[in-house]
Amino acid sequence: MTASTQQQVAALAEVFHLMGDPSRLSILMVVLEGARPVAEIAAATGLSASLVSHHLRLLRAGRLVRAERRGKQVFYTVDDAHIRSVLTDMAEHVAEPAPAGRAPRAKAKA
Amino acid sequence: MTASTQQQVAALAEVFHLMGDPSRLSILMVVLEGARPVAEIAAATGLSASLVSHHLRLLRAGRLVRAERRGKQVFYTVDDAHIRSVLTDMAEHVAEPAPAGRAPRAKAKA
DNA sequence: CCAATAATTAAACAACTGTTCATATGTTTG
DNA sequence: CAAACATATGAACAGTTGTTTAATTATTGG
Repeated sequence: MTASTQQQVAALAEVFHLMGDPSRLSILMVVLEGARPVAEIAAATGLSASLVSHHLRLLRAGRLVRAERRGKQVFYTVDDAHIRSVLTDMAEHVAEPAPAGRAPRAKAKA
Repeated sequence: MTASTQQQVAALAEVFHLMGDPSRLSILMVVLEGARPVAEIAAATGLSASLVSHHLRLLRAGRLVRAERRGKQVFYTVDDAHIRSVLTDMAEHVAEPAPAGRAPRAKAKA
């Protein structure tokens, strides 16, 4: 594996890592439907405004969301179209029932 | 947000979390090209066989890869077609250069 | 300018995760 | 069966992460 490949893998992993937290993923789902102020995201997800802000900072740093100030509020939107297709794609994956033949030996932690 | 939505989000997050680690992602990339024994995965990624095995257990539990024994070796493959499309989709996202106007204020930790 | 609202930031902590090293399990061949 | 190979597992540790609580920084309206 080349060095540039490793860099690409690292960058990819970073994005997935950002999506791999339930709180952050919830935030993304809300923001996916359109620009939303922090307070509304907090309400919709049931998370504290502080926590939402913390996560939004990470999502912003990873360029998954974009911020835009309008008066007192700051509206957030998904930054990229790929995110949307990835999310719907993976939703399908998760929705699929496990084919009967397979025995889930170990279970990933909840 | 309904309870079943939260469950779906949790399941989705679990999958992304699995892909969100560089070692695991490297393993997935290798296995994406076809069935590979653990030793070969280890060689291709530069990780120890033990570490690869540990990660494969998690990936197996999350149903991202499937194991098949052939003699002494155990071959691993990607379990689902969605994984492939998600990976290529996200690769595009990462490959895209940052549009000039945007100033990357904070940087996500490497 | 002061109060009120909205969002961000800082510090601190418990819980979790990736990794290593050592040991065990399974499988083939002599 | 023993030896060799391939993979899996267990224990332990350092580092990271998500969350909370409290304090701080914008921004608007009186």
